[in-house]
Amino acid sequence: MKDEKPTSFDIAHLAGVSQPTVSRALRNSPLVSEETREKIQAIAKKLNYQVDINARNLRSKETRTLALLLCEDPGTDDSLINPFFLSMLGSITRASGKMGYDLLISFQQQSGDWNADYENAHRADGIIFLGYGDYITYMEKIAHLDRMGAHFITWGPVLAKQPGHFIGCDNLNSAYLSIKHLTDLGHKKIAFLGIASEHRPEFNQRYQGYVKALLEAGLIVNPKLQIDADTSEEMGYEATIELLKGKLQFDAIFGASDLIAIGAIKALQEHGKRVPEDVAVVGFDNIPTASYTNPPLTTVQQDTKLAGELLVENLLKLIRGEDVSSILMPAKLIIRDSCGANLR
Amino acid sequence: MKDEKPTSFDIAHLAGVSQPTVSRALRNSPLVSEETREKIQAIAKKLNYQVDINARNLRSKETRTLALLLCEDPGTDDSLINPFFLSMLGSITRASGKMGYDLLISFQQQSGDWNADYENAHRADGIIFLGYGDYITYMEKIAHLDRMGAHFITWGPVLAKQPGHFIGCDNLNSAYLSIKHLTDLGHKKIAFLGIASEHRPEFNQRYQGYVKALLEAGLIVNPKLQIDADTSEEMGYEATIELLKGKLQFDAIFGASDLIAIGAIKALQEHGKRVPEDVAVVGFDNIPTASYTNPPLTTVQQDTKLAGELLVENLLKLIRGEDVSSILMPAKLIIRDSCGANLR
DNA sequence: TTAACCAATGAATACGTATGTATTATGGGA
DNA sequence: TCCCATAATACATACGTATTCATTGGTTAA
Repeated sequence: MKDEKPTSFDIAHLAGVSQPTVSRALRNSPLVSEETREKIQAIAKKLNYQVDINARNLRSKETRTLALLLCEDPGTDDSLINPFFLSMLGSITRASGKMGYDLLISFQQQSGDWNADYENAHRADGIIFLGYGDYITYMEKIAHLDRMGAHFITWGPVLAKQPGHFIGCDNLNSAYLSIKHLTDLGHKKIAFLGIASEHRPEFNQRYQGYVKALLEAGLIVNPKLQIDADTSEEMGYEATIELLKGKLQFDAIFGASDLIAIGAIKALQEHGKRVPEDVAVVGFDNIPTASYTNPPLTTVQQDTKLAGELLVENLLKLIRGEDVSSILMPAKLIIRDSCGANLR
Repeated sequence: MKDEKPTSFDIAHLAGVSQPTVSRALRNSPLVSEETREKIQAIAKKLNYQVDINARNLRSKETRTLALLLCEDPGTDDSLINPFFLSMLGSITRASGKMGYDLLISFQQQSGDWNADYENAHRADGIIFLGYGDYITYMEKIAHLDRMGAHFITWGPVLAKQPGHFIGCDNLNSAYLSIKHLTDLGHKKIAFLGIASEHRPEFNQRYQGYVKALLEAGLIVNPKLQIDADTSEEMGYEATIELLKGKLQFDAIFGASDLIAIGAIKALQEHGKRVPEDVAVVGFDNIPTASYTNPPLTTVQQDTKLAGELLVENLLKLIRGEDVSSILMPAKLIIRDSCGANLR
């Protein structure tokens, strides 16, 4: 900035009052007479005065800032982010803005040095964690934060006992619904593409929903129809190739995320399989691209707008010291063409 | 946080030195002996000490933070952001992290109160502006910032004389190339969907590229083949309907953004036109969805990774007081199926 | 009339760090 | 032996605000 920024002292001088009076007047304190307040605010406006955030934060010990830490999948391409998280990011940004909080964002390599000490450094009043990643590793990391009494909330799997607070979608029932949709359509050999282990509880919950739906339909659960795949088109593609190479027959694929499902469709079509006539495919997330694939992808939609609002809202509750419990959000099946329902 | 955060005084006390020595030791100042430094750093680590950002910033008068202001299109759906800007956002986040800067993000309604006084409030050292919007309005707003000597940089149209600094893609030549591609393919009646006015210089530049290519191919420029459309699928759809309703024939459409082009394809197909056989379509941006449309969209790819890096890099230069000039980035034509080139 | 009271403001200070200046100890050169 | 240069540290202070406490002048009630 060219010329020195005006301080509350400058205003005080011009208004012929003391600095504390300026501080109070600008915050509309009832301790200041209306006349004085108006004079001070007029001068402040004329000087284009802005309270120095650092001085204010230092003094008042709060930052009115939230930190959003986006934990990246290990092998993420440098400029590509899972579209689902981008949607969450947008929603969180809006929600925190609406609540009068600034938002600091940072991408964290899960392997790297986790400088999650945002709160400790008085950089933010609280932290929102976002992103798939290894759950076990994550738990170790946040145990530390929890011990320190930090304020943070996570978008992720809601499990029985976890330290900290989580908001997540009802993965089990959502997956159950979409698999049930497939079995209702008569599919009997449904493959699950996605990591099913405690390291990825969200996928694991979806797998449990898958199992539940199969059993309920009187079908056999064949573990060989579950192929590990992380959230990316490539992984979905490769997993499908692996599936095709195997001798097992299958008439449907559940991709644990849309990117996986999209990769699967590509692999199937390249190997002469028609979707959905030969193999039905459903995904999870309803990313923007899902409605443009060929055929359009049947998938599970999570309400990212609501999710973002809940994350911010509950984090602020934590900061205020109020009670917060984890929240399980319902999701909705979006039926398009890739499942074959529209063929009938 | 549960217990009081340790300060540099606490460490000083434990180490038997003075507070300034702690400050220096933690910043690896050569004024501190190696022995003392190691002792202090060990204590700091044990206490999980973090420098208080606000105190540091207050004292040193810099924040090591950049602000990213995303100006929204007026009618944007609440949780939807133009995918192109999301890609930029990801790249900028990474770039600023790499340079050791925190990133504050905020969505600004162009109509609303523009509290762009981030720098004046010592909230950030500089500002990056992102987003299409009314250029004239924007210019008025930043004139104020410019007068104040603020440090800011804009992703946008690079014009002859502008206050401030811009980085943008070579809209004219990029559009020229893609239109030339269409004329080379034999198309003669090419429509331009996008706002062509000084309020939207980026689109306007693309329009000029369109005109240049037509003239060069010996074709007539018919102003009625230009239909205003803002960046959204809906606007592209509606503009195409308008085009279809008119009596004018056309054999190709240039969408000034991918979203517009996608909306156009939808409208065309719904009205029995085959793409690209009856009408070829090209877009601009290469958003992720572009490769999944049916047919896949021929479009212009901007290097968002490089763009983000350049924005951050040059903003830091401005902050350091170095000279910066506006930068025009080349873009690349991505040929897929919607232009018909692959039919031959 | 006077004591008590309230409204409005000023004075003093704390927040935690970084930095310019002063101080001490140490060693080398004359 | 004495002086000066250097290294290492301590001392003092500034950054700009918010808050606690003290002060002032004017008003009300006894």
